[in-house]
Amino acid sequence: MKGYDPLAIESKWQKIWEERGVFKVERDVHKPKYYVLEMFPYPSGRIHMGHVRNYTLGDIVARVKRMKGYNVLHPMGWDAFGLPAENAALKQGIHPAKWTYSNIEYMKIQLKKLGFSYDWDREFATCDPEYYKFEQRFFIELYEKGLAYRSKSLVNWCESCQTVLANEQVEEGKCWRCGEVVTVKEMEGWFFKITQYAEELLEDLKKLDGYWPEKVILMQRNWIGKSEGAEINFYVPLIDKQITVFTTRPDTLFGVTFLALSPEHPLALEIAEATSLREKLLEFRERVRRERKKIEEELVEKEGFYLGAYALHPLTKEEIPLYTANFVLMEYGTGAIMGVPAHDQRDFEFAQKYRLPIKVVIKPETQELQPESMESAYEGSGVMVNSGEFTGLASEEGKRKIVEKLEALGLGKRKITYRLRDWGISRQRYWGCPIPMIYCERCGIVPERLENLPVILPLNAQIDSRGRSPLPELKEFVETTCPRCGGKGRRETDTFDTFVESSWYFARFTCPKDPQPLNKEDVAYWLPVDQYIGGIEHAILHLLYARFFTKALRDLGYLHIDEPFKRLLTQGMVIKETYKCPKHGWIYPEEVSSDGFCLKEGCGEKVLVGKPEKMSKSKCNVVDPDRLIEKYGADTVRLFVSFAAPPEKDLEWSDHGIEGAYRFLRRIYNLVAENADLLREVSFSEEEFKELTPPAKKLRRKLHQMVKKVHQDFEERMHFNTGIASIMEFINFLQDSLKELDLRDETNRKLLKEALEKTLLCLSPVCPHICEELWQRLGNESLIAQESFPQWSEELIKEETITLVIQVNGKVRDQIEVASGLAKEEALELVMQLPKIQKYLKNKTIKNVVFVPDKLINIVVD
RNA sequence: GCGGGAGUGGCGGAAUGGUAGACGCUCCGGACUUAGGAUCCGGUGGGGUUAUCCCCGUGGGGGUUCAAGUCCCCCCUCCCGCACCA
Repeated sequence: MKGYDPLAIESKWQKIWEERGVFKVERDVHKPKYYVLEMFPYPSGRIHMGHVRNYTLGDIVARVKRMKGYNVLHPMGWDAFGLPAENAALKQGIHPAKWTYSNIEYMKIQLKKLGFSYDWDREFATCDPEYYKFEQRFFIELYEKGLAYRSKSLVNWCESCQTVLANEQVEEGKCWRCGEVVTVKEMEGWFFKITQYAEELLEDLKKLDGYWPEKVILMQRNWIGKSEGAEINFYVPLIDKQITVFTTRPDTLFGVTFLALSPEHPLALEIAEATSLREKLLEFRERVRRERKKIEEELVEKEGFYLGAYALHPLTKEEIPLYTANFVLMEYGTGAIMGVPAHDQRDFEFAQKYRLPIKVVIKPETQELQPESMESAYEGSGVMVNSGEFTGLASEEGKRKIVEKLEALGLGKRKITYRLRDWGISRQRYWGCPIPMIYCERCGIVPERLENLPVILPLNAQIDSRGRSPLPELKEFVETTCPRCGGKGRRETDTFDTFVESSWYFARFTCPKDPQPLNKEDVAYWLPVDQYIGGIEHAILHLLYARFFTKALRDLGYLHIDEPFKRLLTQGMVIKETYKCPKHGWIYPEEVSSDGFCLKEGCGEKVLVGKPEKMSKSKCNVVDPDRLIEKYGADTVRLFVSFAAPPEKDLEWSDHGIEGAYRFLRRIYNLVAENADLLREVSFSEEEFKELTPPAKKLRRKLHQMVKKVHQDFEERMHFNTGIASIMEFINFLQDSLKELDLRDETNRKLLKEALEKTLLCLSPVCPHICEELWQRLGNESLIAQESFPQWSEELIKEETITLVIQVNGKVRDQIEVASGLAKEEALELVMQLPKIQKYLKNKTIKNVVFVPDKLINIVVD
């Protein structure tokens, strides 16, 4: 008998699955559908452990749902545009397209080796014009609806990537991709009007409640950042114009002692010109821009200057000095604020610095505020004071009343403001989807005609050595005719942010070959995605964009759904401990001696063991999926990544752990292989299990308990680790029982066959190859991949006897085996006779007896 | 600063308010072996006694309850997200 040979088994079954088209799927209105999707990868070159984990989780879900009778859509493709391809081109002299496609080819082989049940017929790469032509079409349609527009604005610029970044793509002042410090620059570019959907994006988060991780919902809610307040107008006599401020605290209107405008505010410039402070303002503006994305350290100190003019308080008509200040953002609200030092900490700090008056208008319930002695602003609620006719009102009520008054006077109105900004999508990059717009001297900005799409990204471009996009230099691309007047036109040379491609790929997977962008019947049947699985790092970026795109495509008539992803699972990272040598920096585990010294170049320094961190090449703590598969096989790798931690938690890599997984599969393999000959011809039915010995009954009970537990954990809770644990537990039990089970007895053989088959069925979503092989060895001609999830019987699960725990005053004192279903009185009677218990009850009076049927009895004494 | 999450053996992790530590790893002991880093069997939270039992134990302190890892309040630590958003 040969031992477990994973590689032979795995390639054998992968081939059979492929030949028989087991995972191909078509729309079938007579079957319930299930769409499970994992975030598709960027083809960076090789699969990493994060992918393995992500796709294993998805594959388990897909296989379980298939076993439950669903028509399962489980596709895979490539998020193929992006900067790394250009960087590789620069470094290795390979064209981005060639680099990308050869990576795809290699990674596809890797995915296939892992035995994922994808319908590969649906595969596509987003850099294919057959994909992005529809994206261009969507863009033009959105443009025509006013949902895409071109505008000049301050943008985040990454010098190293030579491109602008959306707000969501700046993390702690640095580029999300390369970590370069982001600067602020004024540029023209294209935007999607995501803000038009701000309220809906916020409101619909409620629909995801309970289905998405709370954390993600919360992050999105914060990102959208709704705040309710008012816009209030202050008249500026000098220029005969109003300045509008946004505030969430209209109740503090009587506490205003200054107004502050963003240095970017157009009226700031206008006033400065009128007061001969133009130069000073421009200089200040420049400096603030430079300091805007502060680098690491704490906030830049508040700073500003008096603009030499005043505004009139809308209600008191007092003169309020006008300042410009670095902490007022042009992008939020109206770009101007009313300064209420007594009740806003920022205003307080600014007022202190420039010796502006502090006027208390809200009195807290418990204390008296004295402007001279205040050390910080009081930002809470309270009773209004010094506020004219509003004095004495509760601040909450005052908010309403003041806004009503301003509205009546035409000096203000209620206003809701969002932190979310429009999505800037222009990238000054080559390897992306061309933006299908044309600049005509006569007609201005004109979209390309739909029938001329796609605007194909020219592949004959020479990659610029300075890292700039070659597109603007490419005459045959740039020079074109205006689709409207036929005159000379210039093509837009910016390309889309690559997040645009991933904003609708899930929809295209339902009809990847359709001549229409989205086939009505296919999207109606398949969407939304029932289960989406990916990393938490996309909590905002990708998931927000995709939600927006879904709504926008709905409003264009392409989709019928409001939300793209019904359920979301965000899996944790794969982490591993790191090793650092004082001399050599990060080193590989192989470079550390068994007693912890650096072996590199005979170095001998003591190696520092770092805590587990996300796997990365630079920290030398990666493990290569290819090598693991080669050594243990895909099933072992899949088993380990789904067993070692629950999906949403970080998974700590363990060399010993994967050995354990391998050991378990070997045990199962040997167990079945040893008995296969004996069991091949055995058949069984429920009828034949009517009369069983107590140990046989117990075995079946454990089996059915296990099946139920696996079902709950795999299908409902998605806690694969505990489901697998219960399979292991059952196998342990089965092997123990086998010592006593005489297999010359036919019933026992039937029993064993049932146990093994059901176990294999349960394990098959996790380790499909070995289960397929052993299923066959047990004499089955069907594919386990096409079998149903095993049934269990609640009747069989019931225990005949249970362990009754006996407590005295809440402490466990004894336990006895009793028949299940025992009544309280009977139990008490039994328990009272136990010497151990009598010991504790001696000279005590029983005050209470708590009885939990089939669980415990607690005797309370004084 | 604001918001969120988490603290359970040597480790990863289990536990609808009902025997804390399932399952796996590590480690220890034993068996089989020329050998084992293979396989199998047994043990493995701490302390005390070992025939048996007993005490302590889920970051710390209170509380609710017959009963708390689980619910409530306060505190500590760590992780994550946002960060002048008016």
